[in-house]
Amino acid sequence: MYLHADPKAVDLQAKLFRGFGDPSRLSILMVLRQGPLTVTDILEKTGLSQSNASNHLACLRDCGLVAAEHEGRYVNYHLSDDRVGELLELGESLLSDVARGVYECTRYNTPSSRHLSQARVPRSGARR
Amino acid sequence: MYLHADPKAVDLQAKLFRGFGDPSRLSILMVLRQGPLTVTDILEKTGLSQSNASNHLACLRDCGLVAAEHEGRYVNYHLSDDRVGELLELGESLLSDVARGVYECTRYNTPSSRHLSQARVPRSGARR
DNA sequence: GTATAATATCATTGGTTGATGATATGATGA
DNA sequence: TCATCATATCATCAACCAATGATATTATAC
Repeated sequence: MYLHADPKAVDLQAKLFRGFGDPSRLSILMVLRQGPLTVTDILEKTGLSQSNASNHLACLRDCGLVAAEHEGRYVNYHLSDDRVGELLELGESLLSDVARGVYECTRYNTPSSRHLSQARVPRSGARR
Repeated sequence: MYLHADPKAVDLQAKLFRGFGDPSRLSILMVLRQGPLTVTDILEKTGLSQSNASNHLACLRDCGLVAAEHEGRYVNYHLSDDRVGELLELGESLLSDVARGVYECTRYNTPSSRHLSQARVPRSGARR
């Protein structure tokens, strides 16, 4: 028989994926694929508010997905590991084939697509 | 100058990653890496409740991360695409290097590790 | 038909979390 | 020094979502 996966490892890995699972954080990671950027650059490219971006950057930093280098009064952020970019690419590639399903999945939504939620059609005669 | 990333694509991709970002869903995906399993098998291997697993399976199905095949009164689930497994592997590989940071990141927690939350400690020393 | 196993659906709800706004810190230049 | 730019921190709160428990559906066996 198989072993259960180590619960702690699963929790940590889920947490890692959640780093990629928020539109704000993901847009930060995506713009950083091109190379290091200051916070101001990130704000411009993503359209996030300063405080919001800074909060998410702290999160990504703590999680080790990005790294920061201070330079005068600027802070340059970059992806901390090549595998972060690889994960983004794999995600894009996969999405290109499953996008419709993702769009239609209504169990959870990204914050900015919540208004797109659609009611699930109940199946024949299920009622209570 | 760079272009902003397409907002809709970012939302969808974040949503895709969130499929991996919950411990219950992730544990389902992980046990399915070994091969197809019935729901009952999944319940045994993951320890999830029937209703909880079924809800998450519906989600993963809708999102196109897993696929189902009916066989008598059983339903066999399997990963729908090799890239799902590749994403899991990449995540594992990345986690092995950033686990401590993920563990310490307190902006969000996985449901089952919430009691582990601890105060933020400022970090330094970025790598690349 | 009845009983039961396998799976799916759905409403409820408690805990979570992202965005905001205000404020704080740090760095540069005048 | 003061002013301003660049970034970080933090409390608040509305919105969300995962787990539960109950029920429904479908399939097989008797």
